[in-house]
Amino acid sequence: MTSLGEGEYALLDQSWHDAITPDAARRMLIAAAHAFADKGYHATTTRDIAARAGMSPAAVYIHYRSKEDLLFQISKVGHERSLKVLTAVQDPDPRDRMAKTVAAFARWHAEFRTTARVVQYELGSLSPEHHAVVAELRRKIETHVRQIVEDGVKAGSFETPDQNGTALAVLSLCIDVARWYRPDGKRTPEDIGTLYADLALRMLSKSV
Amino acid sequence: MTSLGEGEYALLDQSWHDAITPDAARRMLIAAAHAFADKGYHATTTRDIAARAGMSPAAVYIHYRSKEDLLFQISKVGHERSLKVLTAVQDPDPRDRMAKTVAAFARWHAEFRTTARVVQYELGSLSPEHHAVVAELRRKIETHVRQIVEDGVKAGSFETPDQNGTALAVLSLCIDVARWYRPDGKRTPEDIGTLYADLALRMLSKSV
DNA sequence: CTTAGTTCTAAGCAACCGCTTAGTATGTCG
DNA sequence: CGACATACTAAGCGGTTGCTTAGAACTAAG
Repeated sequence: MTSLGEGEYALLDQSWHDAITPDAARRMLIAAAHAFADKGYHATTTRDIAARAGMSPAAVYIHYRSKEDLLFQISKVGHERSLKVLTAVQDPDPRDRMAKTVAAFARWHAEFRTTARVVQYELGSLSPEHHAVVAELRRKIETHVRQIVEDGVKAGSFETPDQNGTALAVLSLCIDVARWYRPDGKRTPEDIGTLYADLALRMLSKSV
Repeated sequence: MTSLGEGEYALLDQSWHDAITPDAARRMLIAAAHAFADKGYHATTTRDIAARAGMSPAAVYIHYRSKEDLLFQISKVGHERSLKVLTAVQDPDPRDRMAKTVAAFARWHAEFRTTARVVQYELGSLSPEHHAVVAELRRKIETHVRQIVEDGVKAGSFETPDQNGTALAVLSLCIDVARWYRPDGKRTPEDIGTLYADLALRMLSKSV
C-alpha cells in the first residue's frame, strides 16, 4: 500500500492530523512528501504519488489542483512548523535561548527530515507566487536567529567578528542536518540537538 | 548563445580547460553544469543543455553517452577538485591546518557554487555504479577532516565532546555554503572563507 | 423511490521526454 | 581528384508526463 515504515507514515499523519483534512487529502500529501524527499519534485510523477497513497492517478486531482499545489502545501506547512519550533523558545537569557533554539531547530530537521528536505531543496520548484509566500516565512526565520545573536552581543554574552554572518552560519548548520541525517544512523535527533547547541555557543563564545 | 554572464562561463572554461577536451565537449559540459545547478538534473532537458551550448539537441550525444553521463562527469571532476582543495593544505600545526583547510573548502563552495550544487544535490540522480565512484571520493573527504580534528585533539589544541560529530558539523557548514551563497551578495568567497575558518576554530576551542 | 452531491476509477489526450537515424558539411590524406 | 573520417543537424520514434473527461459507486436528504 504505502510501502513506508509504519513509523515514517505515522509521524506525519499525527503531525498533520489537525492541519490537513479530510483523511484522503492527508494521505495523498504524506505520500507526496515522501516521494519528493526521496527522489526530488521533478523526478516524482503524479502516478507515483497516487500509487504510494494506494489510489488511482486521477485521485490526486480531487483534493489538489496540481502537482505544484501538493508541493506548496507541504512547503507552507513545513515552513510554518519550523518557524513555530524556533519561536516556542522564550528563555530570557540569550545563551540559554540560543542553546534551546538551536537544539530544537536542529532536532526538527532530523526528526522531520522528510518535510525538511522538501522545505529546503524544492524552493525553486514552487511557482513565483507560492515562492513569495514561503520566502516571507524564511525571512522571519532568519530575522529571529539574528535577533538572538544581537541580544546576546548587547548583553555581553556573545562575541563575534560578524553578527549576521555568524547567525547565518548557525542557521545553515541546522538546516544542513536535513541533507546528511539518516534515521538508521547512530545519532538520534536528540543527540544532534545537544551537540549543535554546544557548537552554536562555541561559535559565539567570548574567548577564542 | 550561452545566456550566461561572461565570468560565469569563463570560470569553468578555465578551470576545466585541461581536464575536458575537445572544446565542444567542454562547452556542452559547462552548459549542463549551469542548467543542473539552476533547475536541478530532472528539470533540465537535453534540448535545454544543447541550446545553452548553442548547438542542436542531437549534438549532446556526440561527446556523451547520455544525460546521466554528463552529470557523472561534472560530479566526478567536481568531487576530485574539492578533495584536491582540501589536501593541498599541508601545515604542520593542527590549528593552522584546520583554519586554512576550512577557509579553502568553504571558499571553493562559494566560488564554484555551480559545480558544488551539482556535486552536493544531485548524488541521488547518478546511476548506482557512478554513485559508488563519487561515494568513495566523499569518504576520503570526510576522513581527511576527521583526521585533522583527531590530530588537534591528540596535540592538545582542540577540545570537543564528540570528535566525529564536530568534524561532520564543520564539513556540513562548508558544504551548505553552496545552498545559500549568491554571487551578487555582499560577502565574497574570500570573506566567507575567513569567517568560517574562525568559526571552525571556535567549534573546536578548549575554553567554552 | 428519486435526486443531488461527493469521492473515486478507467481511459485517454496533447505535449514533451531522452535518444536514434539518416544525411550533410568540412577537412585530411593519398 | 576520390576515399574516408569527424562533427554536426533535421527529423522523428516510442514512451512518459501532467492533467482531463466520462462515468460508476456510494451516501444522504426529501
